[in-house]
Amino acid sequence: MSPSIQYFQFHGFAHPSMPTTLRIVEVDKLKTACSTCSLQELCLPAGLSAIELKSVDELIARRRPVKRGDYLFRSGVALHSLYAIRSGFMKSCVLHEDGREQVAGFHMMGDLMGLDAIGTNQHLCDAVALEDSEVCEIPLKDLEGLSRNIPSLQQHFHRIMSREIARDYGVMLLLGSMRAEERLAAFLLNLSQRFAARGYSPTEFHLRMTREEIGSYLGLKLETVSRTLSHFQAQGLIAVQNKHLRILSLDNLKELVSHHSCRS
Amino acid sequence: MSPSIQYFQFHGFAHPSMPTTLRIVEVDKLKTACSTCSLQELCLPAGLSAIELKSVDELIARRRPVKRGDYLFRSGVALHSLYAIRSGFMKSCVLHEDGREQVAGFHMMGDLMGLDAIGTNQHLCDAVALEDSEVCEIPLKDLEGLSRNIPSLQQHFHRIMSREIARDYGVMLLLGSMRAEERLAAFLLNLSQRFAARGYSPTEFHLRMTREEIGSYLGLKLETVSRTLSHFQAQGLIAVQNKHLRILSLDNLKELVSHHSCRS
DNA sequence: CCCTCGTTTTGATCTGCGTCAAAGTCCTGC
DNA sequence: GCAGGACTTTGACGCAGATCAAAACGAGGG
Repeated sequence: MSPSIQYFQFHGFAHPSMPTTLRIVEVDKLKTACSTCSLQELCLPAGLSAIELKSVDELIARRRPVKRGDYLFRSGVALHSLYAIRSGFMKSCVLHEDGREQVAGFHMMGDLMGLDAIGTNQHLCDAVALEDSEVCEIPLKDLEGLSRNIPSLQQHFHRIMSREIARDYGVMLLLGSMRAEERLAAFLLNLSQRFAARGYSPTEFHLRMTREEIGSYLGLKLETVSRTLSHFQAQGLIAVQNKHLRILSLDNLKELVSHHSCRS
Repeated sequence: MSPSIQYFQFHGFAHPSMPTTLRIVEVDKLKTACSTCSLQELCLPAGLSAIELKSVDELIARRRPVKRGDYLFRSGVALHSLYAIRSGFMKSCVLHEDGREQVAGFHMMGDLMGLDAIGTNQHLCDAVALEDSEVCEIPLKDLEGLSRNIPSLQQHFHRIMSREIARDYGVMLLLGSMRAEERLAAFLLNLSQRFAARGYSPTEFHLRMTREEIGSYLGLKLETVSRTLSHFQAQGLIAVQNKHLRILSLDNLKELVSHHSCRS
């Protein structure tokens, strides 16, 4: 176990059988039920029996599309549901009182959003779609009720919350003790892992977010992000062109994260 | 709601009736049961009925003392129990592979530790006592079982996990977008809040951790922590002498956190 | 009581990344 | 297809905080 990256936002395991590009289209064609959703392994109903799955199906209040740039929820609003991302890509932002905002995380299909709101019954961050997305709305009360009857659902829900905490520890490590190069390398590796876990290529993908959003997430300025990416490219670690990214050497990136002098 | 500090690691509400200094002694004299524990409001069994409380009492496998410097658990070890701190003060540390470590949090009475381990069934951080402490051992399986029968326990457990996530967001904000002065001010205010919530003075307390540990938590070097504290003292915001700290102006500290230019 | 070692303070210097600026590129809507 | 705005890249420079160094302080053990 190597805490810095391997556990940092690792949400599931890979589906090597999935094709790379047509996935979203396929998913959209499916009917709404969890029981037929290919994200099961990553999402809430992981490891449930067929009967239990049916109950979870009934849990989903509705599916809801979220257009690029739209808010799924806003900070301060009362919590009623958690949201499982069915397709698309989102960010969550914590807000300063002075209006500045910081990206707290990037979320893709199979991820569950809204977990931070359970404690206060109010959302503490904004959720914004970075591309047209679709989410499943899961009323918290119903989820709690059902998980009282289905131990494995309860367990899985706890695991998901716990993994979010673990992910946050990873981010804290990153923000607290890594230099710019290490942070960016860790970020790219994390994206790579998560795409891989969803059946996409681990070495070639689109960055759905701007340099500024990456910077905000990593505690860096956009110029630094851009410069560092250029630097990686010059070293032959990656090939970037605008938002298209190809990782040329996963190993060298990993080395950068772990072996390089961290500044403390 | 002001996300940066007010929600950042705020775990409960104040007990103004509690005397300031003799609290630990009193707690130690009590018998082991939750039902007679003065930490109820902060700890797991918050808001349970007398009958439910009794069930939770039976949940506690045992109380366990942890001497200063000893580990409560170590990274990599299998999870069996969560731990509620009954008295004392602890830190949790995430580990780099290169041996460096980062403090992920400081924990005091009423706090629940080990939540990050549920996802993998392995502890992801070390827990070390910063002073002689005592914890209540709560087997996770039993807690899950009981919370299936007691909805309010289930709810409270979810709230606790969620608040940990919210706290982490606060730390991310701090690490990602605050300057040294703001970080330290936020840190002191957070300690102040938490002591207040436990019936201690919000303006005068002992720092149980070294400057290095503070620095590790805040993503700063110990020299910077020391310098910044001296600076605060020169400004008349606080009075520090070694580990004894007195806050002279909570308001000015708060202002420092929110109004000052954050570096982004 | 003194010695020792861990901790803290303070100073001087260095550097990674932020800031400011300007040019270039891509995307979108008309 | 063109115009305008958003995003990205690259350069020059400055500063907050890291690093190096050394002295002072405090707590615990013999």
